Amino acid sequence: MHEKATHQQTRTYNRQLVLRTIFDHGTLSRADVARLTQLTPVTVSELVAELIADQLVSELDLPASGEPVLPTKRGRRPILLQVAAASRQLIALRLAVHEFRAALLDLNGEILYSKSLAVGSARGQEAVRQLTALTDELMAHATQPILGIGVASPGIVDTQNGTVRRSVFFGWSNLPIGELLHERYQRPVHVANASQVAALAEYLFGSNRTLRNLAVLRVGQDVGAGLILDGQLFFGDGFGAGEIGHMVVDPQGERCACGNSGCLETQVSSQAMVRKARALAATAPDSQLARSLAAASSPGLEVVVEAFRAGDPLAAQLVQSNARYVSQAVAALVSLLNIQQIRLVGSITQFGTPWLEAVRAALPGTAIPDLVCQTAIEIAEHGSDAVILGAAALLLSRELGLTLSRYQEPRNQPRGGGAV
Amino acid sequence: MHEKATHQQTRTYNRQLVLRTIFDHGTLSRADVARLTQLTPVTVSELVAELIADQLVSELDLPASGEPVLPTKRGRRPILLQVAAASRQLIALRLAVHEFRAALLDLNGEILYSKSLAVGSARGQEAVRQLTALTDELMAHATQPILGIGVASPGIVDTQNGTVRRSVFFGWSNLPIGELLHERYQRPVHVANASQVAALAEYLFGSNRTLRNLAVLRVGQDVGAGLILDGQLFFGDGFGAGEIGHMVVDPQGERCACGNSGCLETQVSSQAMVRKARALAATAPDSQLARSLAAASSPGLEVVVEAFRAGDPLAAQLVQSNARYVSQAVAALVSLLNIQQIRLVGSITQFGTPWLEAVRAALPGTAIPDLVCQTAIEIAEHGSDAVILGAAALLLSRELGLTLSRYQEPRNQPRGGGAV
DNA sequence: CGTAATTGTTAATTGACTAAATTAAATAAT
DNA sequence: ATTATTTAATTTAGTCAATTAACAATTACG
Repeated sequence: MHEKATHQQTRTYNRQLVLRTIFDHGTLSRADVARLTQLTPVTVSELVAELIADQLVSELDLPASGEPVLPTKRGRRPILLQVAAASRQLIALRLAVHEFRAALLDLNGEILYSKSLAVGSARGQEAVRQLTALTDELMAHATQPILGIGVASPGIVDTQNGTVRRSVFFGWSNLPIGELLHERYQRPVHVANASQVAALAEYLFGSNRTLRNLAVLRVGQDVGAGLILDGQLFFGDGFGAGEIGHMVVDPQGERCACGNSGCLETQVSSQAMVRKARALAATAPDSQLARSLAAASSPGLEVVVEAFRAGDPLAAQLVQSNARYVSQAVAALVSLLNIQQIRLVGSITQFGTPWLEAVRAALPGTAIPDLVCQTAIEIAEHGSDAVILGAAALLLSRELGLTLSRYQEPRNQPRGGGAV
Repeated sequence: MHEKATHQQTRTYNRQLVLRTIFDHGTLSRADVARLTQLTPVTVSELVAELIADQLVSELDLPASGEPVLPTKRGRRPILLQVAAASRQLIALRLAVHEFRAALLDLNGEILYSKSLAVGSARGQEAVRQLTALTDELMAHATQPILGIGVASPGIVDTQNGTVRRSVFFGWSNLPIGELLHERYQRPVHVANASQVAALAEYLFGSNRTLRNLAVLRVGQDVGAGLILDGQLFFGDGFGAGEIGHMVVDPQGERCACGNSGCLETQVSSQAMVRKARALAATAPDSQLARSLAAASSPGLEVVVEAFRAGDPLAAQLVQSNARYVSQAVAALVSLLNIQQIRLVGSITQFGTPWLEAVRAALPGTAIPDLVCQTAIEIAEHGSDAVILGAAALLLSRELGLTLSRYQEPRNQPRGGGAV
């Protein structure tokens, strides 16, 4: 059945609430926290003391060092608190089709060091070996205790058990990557789908921290969405929430590996764009696009982006078509969920504002106008780093409760090696 | 910011948990509740005493009246508890396009009395008057204290304030129906969208009470969905979650009042079916369908249903086409949310199993096969009563916490006239 | 018939939030 | 310059609600 409520959960929740409040506002006094959370000053002081003991929060005593910063109101000067961002570090891993990326971050999500590794043809165990080698190196760079490891993987990821259910690319099936990394490094490990964690990054590190719902649509080598619903990352029944890459947008479209035709991914992914660009260039050999394609040895999306920026009409046509399909996915988000904040991430956002405008323009024709006009569609703030930051956000969310959480079962060691 | 956690919330939550557990299992002893909830026997006894004092639970002492019912294990015989379903009554209202329906129910969701009222041409204030007259009558039939009133309305409903934002049919805009009814009857009133509450009914009164996620797709005079996500009814940012009636499924389709063309509603609603039937019948005047249509004075969906059951090929064609469009909406649910339990309600379900099978059959072509095969699509248990039961479920959910809830702000009077 | 098992209650304890009073520090006012 | 006032933070005592431990009341089994 469902879980009971206990005093301990209350405590855990309030401690997280205090930490989250400080995190959200950057720097606050105890009295500020008490006002914001409605907790009594006593409770706040107590919880802050715990957080300081855990080195998650520190007092910041600049006022001694000079001029009164604010138009000082009277009364005892507050002791400002901040998240002790430098006291821990964490590792974020991003598994993508051709590349593993790893980053070392502080608690504020600042990237301290990062390294990418072209995967090449490594598969199965060999791919795992490369990943651990990369992680080893990051571990060696750490100058502070490691809070844990966050992993973002494409495909369907069982977040509870930390296993990658199926990954066509790496030839993994039910790989217990979480357990594996936990065994090796004895630190908490959390694993989730790349698009899902991208939403978490936007939610946690974005400028608007008061959102209730948020959808992130990621269009890169693959396509997916991440959904924050009522303040929580939504996974669905089988961890497949947001897997819209295989929504059929054009029944007459190309065949997809999934078995259907005209999946969103076959129309708008970066590979799809390149493929379509090639086809289009073949019909107009003297176009800018064709020349750029011919010049590149192994052309990627950047070739199309380049041609687009240079004003090539064929590229513009591709972008228009892409935007129309993307807007269909956005329409599904708007119609079905009435989410008013939608963010776009992934390599496709390199096409910039013109593309964004095209997406926006195509929307009113595909969803109820009433809802569309309440919806804000933007390119995400942390465009290219969204996924790796998401892996970090996942860890911060799970280990420190930095996102709104229901009461979690209390951990035995608050900063220990609990979670798989 | 967000809310703090308190002891009182813990108490409220656990009390609801106990009530919910008894509700779910029908009859249980205190010891059973303790085992199921993991609460200590002491706490359970205390909470049960409260619930009994509130007349929400009663002890059931049948064992005295004869034979030992179970293969009696040794030890003191348990005192069985049950929800005191008959101790309160509640009123559920359903506002539909041509009809208001009201029902008087007990706490188990059993309908004790119900009455419908054809709205005819009544609009604005006149429609409100008719509704209150209907409610007056229901109130007069009540034989127990009234727990409150639940209202289901089409369109977008501001559940928080209890106002119907826009209702094309009744000529209401921002009608504070909740406040209005609360003023008049001095009882708690809760209002929500018809499809949303239908999902709640299926979740609360359905046979599988362990679901985490559930989607209900309602196809009747209008089209909408209700979403239970992570155990909670999801409303979206503007209370418009599930308003998929205006998702575009066929850009070449008919013009819709919303401004776009080929909305789902214009393709699959009961009116749409009749309209399409008429058009089809015109091309084949000697068909069964044409004859049935001609025979009826003001033909409704039942005419098409009749023809379909009689084996008319044109009707079958209509049903096939309908199912294909409906499966597009289902595909959106599956792809975007990975919900594994999808229930269909509304008048369209009169087409029965053949229609259901057609929906299922069309699905694999429109969503990722991996997810589709994990998904169960069924016609809902409480087909025709789904919405009115939903209105009741909404009230039970809000007033008694019979669905999984986060900690709610504690009410001053647990059974009083609080909400709106 | 006595023992063990099971249900439910009573009494004492503990954890965590709250309320009231107190100390500390700073500006404004006389 | 001294006092009053305001704001911040801590100390002390109190309350609420879950837990622990002990116990009474049944009932079946050996």
